[in-house]
Amino acid sequence: MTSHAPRLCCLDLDTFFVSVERLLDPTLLGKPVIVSGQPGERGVVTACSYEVRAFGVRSGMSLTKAAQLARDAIFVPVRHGVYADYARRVRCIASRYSPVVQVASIDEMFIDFAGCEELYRTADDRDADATIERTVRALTTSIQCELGLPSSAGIATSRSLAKVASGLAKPAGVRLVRAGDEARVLAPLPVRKLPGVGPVAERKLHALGIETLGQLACTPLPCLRGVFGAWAKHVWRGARGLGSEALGRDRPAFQEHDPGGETQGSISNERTFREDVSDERTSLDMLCSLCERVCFRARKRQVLARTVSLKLRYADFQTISRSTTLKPSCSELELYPVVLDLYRRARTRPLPLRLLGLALSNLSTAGPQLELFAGYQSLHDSVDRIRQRFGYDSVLLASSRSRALAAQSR
DNA sequence: TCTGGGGTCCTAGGACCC
DNA sequence: TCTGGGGTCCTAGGACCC
Repeated sequence: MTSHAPRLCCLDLDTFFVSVERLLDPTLLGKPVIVSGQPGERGVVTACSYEVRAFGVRSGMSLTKAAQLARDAIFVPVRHGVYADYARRVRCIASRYSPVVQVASIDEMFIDFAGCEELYRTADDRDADATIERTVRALTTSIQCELGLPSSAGIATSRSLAKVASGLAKPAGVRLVRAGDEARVLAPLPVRKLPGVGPVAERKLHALGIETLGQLACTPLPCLRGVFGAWAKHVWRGARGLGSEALGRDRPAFQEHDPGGETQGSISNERTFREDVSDERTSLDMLCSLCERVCFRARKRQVLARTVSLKLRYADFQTISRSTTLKPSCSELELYPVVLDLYRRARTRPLPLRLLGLALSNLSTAGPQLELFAGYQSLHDSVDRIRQRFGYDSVLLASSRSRALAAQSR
């Protein structure tokens, strides 16, 4: 039965951002590279090379810590646009091998090879598993030869296990987990390796004496409910290598056009201040600039938002959010007063601020409702056009402008 | 472990309606 | 006026992923 054979592939680009930077600057090859902001700034490691990992550096680690661990590391700024372009080219290659390709993130995708066995079969293949494994190797080789990017792949009966297998295959390998072998492969792995088990669940499981996926698989379901709640069964099945054999629903970042209809997702921007801020003017300027930014992005996506959420983090890391739902809009002129109100409600302590963020959600595609704020329409059109042509910062609300000038003078 | 920024999804309580 | 139960929406917070 093909439905029980490993046909789901998780393809993961190895240290993707670093690999792209090395393509564009070959002097970085073989050197310890960290893609992030500059050391000394408030920030974390976005991506790092294996040479840096050898010193214990991990993505998500603070830049200060990373600089201490890897003194010779080369810090390279993040260039999302460039990586997105390469990711698109990788997807094109993948779609030559199977029509069913699902994008999971910028450096990861799932490919369903069910039904493709006969297409790729050669006389040398021992069985259908061998055919798929050889095909996936050909795919990773294509990506390496055509783009110069190393990748790893896992092939298994479920999405979650394919992802685990791609981790086992790194660097630049392919790992197929045969049907019936799932539990044995998973058993010795630390619980954290299972997608869905993060730092919090890991800590709780350790407290129960559960360290490996084998132990997790043997734990009675009721014991796991305290840790995972309604997700317990899902996680427990995952630890045994059981899971959906289908890819499931795709998560497109941009929905097909459906005027007036609901659209998935949210648009958010947040900013950690270089230094904690107690000056009210600076906070309000930041809010104004965040508001312009998310509204600009909403108009670019042609969506209206019904819900506006403000996030505020105090110097002591306490994080507060306040949100409100109103008539659909994508105009900062309409939303800024609402944002100010949310800010007043959230800002109850006299402590300096570390971060401010804004999110738009409850999105609908801009259909007839666009006329609701037609009064601002031509203004936004002009501003957006100038920005597309001369860059985002070429037009700013007065409040954002004072912020930008202050930043320049620093 | 001194903790970025973009997201998604889940939970739980309260309001409100039938 | 009190009461049940289900459904839906809103809000706040948190876990997780890359």
